[in-house]
Amino acid sequence: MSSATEPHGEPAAPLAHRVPDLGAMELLLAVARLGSLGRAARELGISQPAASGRLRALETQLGVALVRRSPSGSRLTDEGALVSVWARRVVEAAEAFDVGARALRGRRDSRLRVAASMTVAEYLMPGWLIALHGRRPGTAVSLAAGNSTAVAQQVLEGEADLGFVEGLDVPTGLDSAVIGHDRLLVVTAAHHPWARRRLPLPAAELAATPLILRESGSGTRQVLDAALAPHSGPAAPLLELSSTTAVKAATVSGAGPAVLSELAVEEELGTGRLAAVPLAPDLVLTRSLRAVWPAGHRPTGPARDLLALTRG
Amino acid sequence: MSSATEPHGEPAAPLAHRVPDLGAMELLLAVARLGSLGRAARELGISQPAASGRLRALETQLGVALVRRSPSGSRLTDEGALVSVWARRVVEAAEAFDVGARALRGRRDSRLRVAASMTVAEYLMPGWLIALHGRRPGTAVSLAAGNSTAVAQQVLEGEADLGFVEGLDVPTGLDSAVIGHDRLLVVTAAHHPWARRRLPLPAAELAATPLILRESGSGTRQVLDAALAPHSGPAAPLLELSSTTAVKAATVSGAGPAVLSELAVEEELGTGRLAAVPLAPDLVLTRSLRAVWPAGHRPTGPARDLLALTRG
DNA sequence: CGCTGCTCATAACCCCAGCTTATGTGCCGA
DNA sequence: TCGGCACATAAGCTGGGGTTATGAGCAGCG
Repeated sequence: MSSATEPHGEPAAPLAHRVPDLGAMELLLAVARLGSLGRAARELGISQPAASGRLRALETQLGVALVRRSPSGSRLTDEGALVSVWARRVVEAAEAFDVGARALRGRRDSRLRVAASMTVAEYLMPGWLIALHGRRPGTAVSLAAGNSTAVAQQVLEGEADLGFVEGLDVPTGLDSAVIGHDRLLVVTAAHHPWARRRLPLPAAELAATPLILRESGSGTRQVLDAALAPHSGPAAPLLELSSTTAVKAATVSGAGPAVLSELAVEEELGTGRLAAVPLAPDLVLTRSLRAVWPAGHRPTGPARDLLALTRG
Repeated sequence: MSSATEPHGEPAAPLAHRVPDLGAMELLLAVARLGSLGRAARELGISQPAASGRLRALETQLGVALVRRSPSGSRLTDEGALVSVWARRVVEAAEAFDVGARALRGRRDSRLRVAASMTVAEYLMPGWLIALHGRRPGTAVSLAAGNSTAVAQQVLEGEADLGFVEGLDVPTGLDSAVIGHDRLLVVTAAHHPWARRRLPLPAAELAATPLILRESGSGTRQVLDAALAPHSGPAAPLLELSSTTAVKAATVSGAGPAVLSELAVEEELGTGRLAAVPLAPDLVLTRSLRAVWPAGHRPTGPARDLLALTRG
């Protein structure tokens, strides 16, 4: 193992060639829901033969029969039910992508203009936007992402109706409501000695250990610096990278321990690519997530709806 | 609202036309990781101009600049970072789909043959298979899904090396290990009065309420019947449907309360399409998830690896 | 009983998205 | 100043996925 190369040698063939495309998955879900190829075709705006062929191609690609066809309709086989659940996951992720991308492109005349910090925009906004769409369909949302100070500025200057920031301080001139907390975790690759550690990690030990970190100025870094300052600050970083993704990649490849938001590493913890290290009680790495708006101007209309959602 | 039609009128245009395909997302992630269009192209096995064009098309489709190109490489813009996180979600779901589908097709000569109940296969297997692939790459896995008795039979007859079942009883002739618990939740649509209920729901009240249920014989139904038997069984079902998906759809559309595995409704709870009802302490709807193998033959080799994973 | 209406399948044709190779341009470092 | 790497442009091919037209099973109704 040289340095930050790939851990095991990723599957060589591009995923897109081995996996049916979104259209095929959507079709399968429509068939499952509507009980008929033809109806599914109509819903997707294609012809019945197209749907028939597509589905057949899907089955041969997977090597499994997915639907039982009959002159009175089509029902999923057991394997089909299984596959459709997996397909639903993909389609749901794609829906989140869509709603996010749409908001990103959204122009300034949108009914609701939101500014959010990177962490919030990356991990929480898509879910909120989908939920908002469910309750107030047709609300055009625009999303601008940036660091906390940029968010505060946009809200102050009236360029955004509602802002979301994470961090220790509330920007002046803004009212805010705490909508949640973001815990920072100490994570390592699965093989790292700390991954099996049962003894909670005390602040002093973390402060003395070189870590893989975001560059100073990032929200994560601020919280860490503040928490470790009483123990003579964090040690000189092992690596200082410019994006959360880069930090994750380096950590997964075994370069060393890192400190990351639990939101960012949820997936990796689930599949075991990263492990969270238990922390001692004197090591509190929590920051609050806040919605912010211009002081005195309580959110109304769509902004109020979104705010209500985020406090669920 | 007639019966079990769509709640709000799903977005009309097929998702596949509004969302870039998996190949484009993969490309974006590769560019982010490798810092160069050309390198990304090479990794994906396409030519550099293809990658260039593809990425440009992606940017125009989204209406946002994703990468800053320079003669010395390409870096993501802030919007690019955002989009790439969302894309990663989609790609990860697609990876789960791939590993699942591959196992489903897997032949009997696979190194590890697994039989699992529907719930386990649908919601847990993909994650386990990805984790297994991370630790023991190259392990060919085959997956058969069915109800608990079918799983038991396959394991007993030596057609599967390891089985996973949920339920109250351990099939005879098999040894087992509890690997987790599946909590059943009472869920309703967001508008249902119970959705805002703060007072925990007692067993007697649930027993007296008509519910949307799976047909009797399903694992979920068994647990519910057992839990409500002391309170003179569950009331006559409001609807009796043949798949978890159908139950979810009916519940979301407001037909009434349902009882579903927490695994099955995780997504819907997150986006607020369904709400979980708080349960009184006398209402314990939990079943254990068990790994099973032929009595006396402790799993070895790949089966042992997988078993170890599932107990994480 | 046969008509009508639903189901899905097959056949023949068409088009464009996305690939290829070949080539051009700009920046960097030796 | 020249090679190497970056990305862009141009011109041409191919096949996946679409279309319309048609046929074949099965179900219910007058």
